[in-house]
Amino acid sequence: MAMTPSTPSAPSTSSPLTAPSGTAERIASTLRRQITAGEHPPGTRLSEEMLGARLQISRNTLREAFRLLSHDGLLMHELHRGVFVREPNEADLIDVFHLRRVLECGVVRSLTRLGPERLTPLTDAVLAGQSAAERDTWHEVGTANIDFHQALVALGGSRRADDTIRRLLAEVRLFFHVFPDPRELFEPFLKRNAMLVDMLERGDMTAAADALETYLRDSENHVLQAYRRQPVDAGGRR
Amino acid sequence: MAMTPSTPSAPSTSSPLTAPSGTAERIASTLRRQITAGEHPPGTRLSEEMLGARLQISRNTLREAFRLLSHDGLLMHELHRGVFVREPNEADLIDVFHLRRVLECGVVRSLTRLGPERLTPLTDAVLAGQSAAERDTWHEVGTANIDFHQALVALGGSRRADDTIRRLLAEVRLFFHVFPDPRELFEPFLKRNAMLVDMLERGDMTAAADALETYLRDSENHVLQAYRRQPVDAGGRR
DNA sequence: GCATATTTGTCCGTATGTATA
DNA sequence: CTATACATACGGACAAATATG
Repeated sequence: MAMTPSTPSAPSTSSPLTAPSGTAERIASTLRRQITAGEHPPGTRLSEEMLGARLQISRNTLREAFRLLSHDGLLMHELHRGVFVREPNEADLIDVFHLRRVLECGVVRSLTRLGPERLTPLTDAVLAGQSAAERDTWHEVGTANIDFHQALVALGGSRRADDTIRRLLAEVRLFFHVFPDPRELFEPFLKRNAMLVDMLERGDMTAAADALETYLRDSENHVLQAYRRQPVDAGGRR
Repeated sequence: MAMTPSTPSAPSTSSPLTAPSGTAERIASTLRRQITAGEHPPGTRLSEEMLGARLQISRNTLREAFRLLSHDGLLMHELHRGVFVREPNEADLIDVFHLRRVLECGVVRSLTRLGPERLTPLTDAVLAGQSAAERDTWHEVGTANIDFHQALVALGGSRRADDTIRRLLAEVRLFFHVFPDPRELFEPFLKRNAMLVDMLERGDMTAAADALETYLRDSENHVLQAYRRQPVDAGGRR
C-alpha cells in the first residue's frame, strides 16, 4: 500500500556500469532497499505473482528486476522454482572477505597522494557512523560502515572496482540480518575507520593497506564467531 | 519449435554464481561465442527484432540474454537506444588492467603452497598457447592466454574472484578485434607464462606476484601502444 | 506411487514514449 | 517540426516443471 508514489530522484544512484533502464531499475532499487532493510529475510521466496501485484508491475518487468538483483548477489535464481533472497553460508562469508582483502587493500596500496577534498566521502561516513552509534541505531552504523568501504574503493577511481565492491558489500549486508545484535560487530571498527582516514590523509598508503588487512581479518573473525554462535534459522527452507 | 532439439549438456558451463536459466542462458552463450569470435564487431548494434528472428526466440527471452551479457561487460545498454557490442576505449583499457593487477597479483600473493596437480590447468594453457603459436593461429594464442589467467585466479579457489576475472577477461577479448595482428601482443608473453608456472611450482608466491605485476604492466603498455597506433574506426557511431 | 494444483518459463500482440531522420 | 523506427512496458496465453494432497 502507498508504496513510493513518485520516487522522484534516487539521487546518487551511482550507476557505474549499469545505465538506469527505467521501471525495472526502479523496482530493483526498491527491492534492494527492502531486502537490505530486513524485509524479506534471507531464504524468503519472492513470488512473481505476489510481488507483481504489490508493486503494480507486470511479471515481465519484475523478472528483469530479479535479474538485476541476482546479478548483485542479493537473490538466487533456481530453475522452475523461483527466486529466493540469498542466505550466505560460512563458505560465502570466507570467500567474500577473502576477495575484500585482495580488492580493498590492493586499491589502497596502489593509491597516490590525494587532496583532502577526495576524503570527504570517507569522513562523512565516519561521522555518520559515530552519530548513529550515539543514537544506538546500530543498523545505521552498519550502513555507514558499508558506505565507508565503498568510498574507500572509490578513491581508486576504477568503475569496475566500484562495481565489484558494491556486489561484495551487498552480500555483507545480508549477513547483518542473521545477527540479533549487530553492535558487537561494528563498535570495534568505528575507531579504526577514523584511523584509516588519518593514514590516508598523511599519504602513508602502505601503512593504511597493512592496517586494513588486519582490520578485515579481525572483522572476518568477529562475524565468523558470531555466525557460528548463532544458528541460522531463517526461513527454514533448505 | 524445432530449435536445437537436444542441447543435452552444456558440459562444463562453469556456472560460478549464475544458475543456468534455460533458453536465455543458452542464447547468451551463443552470442558470447559469436562476439568473441569476431562476428558482431565492437560498436555493432544488436537489434532485438533482427536477432530474435535469426535465433528464433522472442524479444523477452532475448532481452534476458542481453542482460546477462551486459552484466559480463560484452554489451552496453543505452536507454531507449538498444544494446551495442561494447567498444572499450583507452580509459576502459587502463581500468581493466588496473583491476587485473590488483586482483591477479593479490590472489597470487595470498596463495599457499599447492600440489603440482593444481597447476595442470596452467600448464595446459601454456602448452596450448605454444602449440597455437607454432601453427601461427594467433587468435588461439590469445584464447590460451586468457585461459591461462583465468586458471591463475582459479588457484585462489574463490568463486567471486573467478567471476570477476571472467568479466575482465571478456572485455580484454574485445580489444583483440581492434588489432589486425595480435601476434606482437602475445608472443612476448608466451615465455613469461611458463616462467610464472615455474615460480608457482617452487612455491615462491611473492616472486610470482612481483613478476606478474611487471608482466601486466608491460602487457598494458603493449596493448596501449598498439591501440594508439591503430585508430579504432569500428561502427563509426559515437 | 499417482493425480492435481500452483508456479514458473516462454511466447505473442499491443500501446506508449523516446530518439533519430 | 513532423514522421518514422524502435525500445519499453503491459497483459494474456499456453507449456513445462515443481509442489502438494
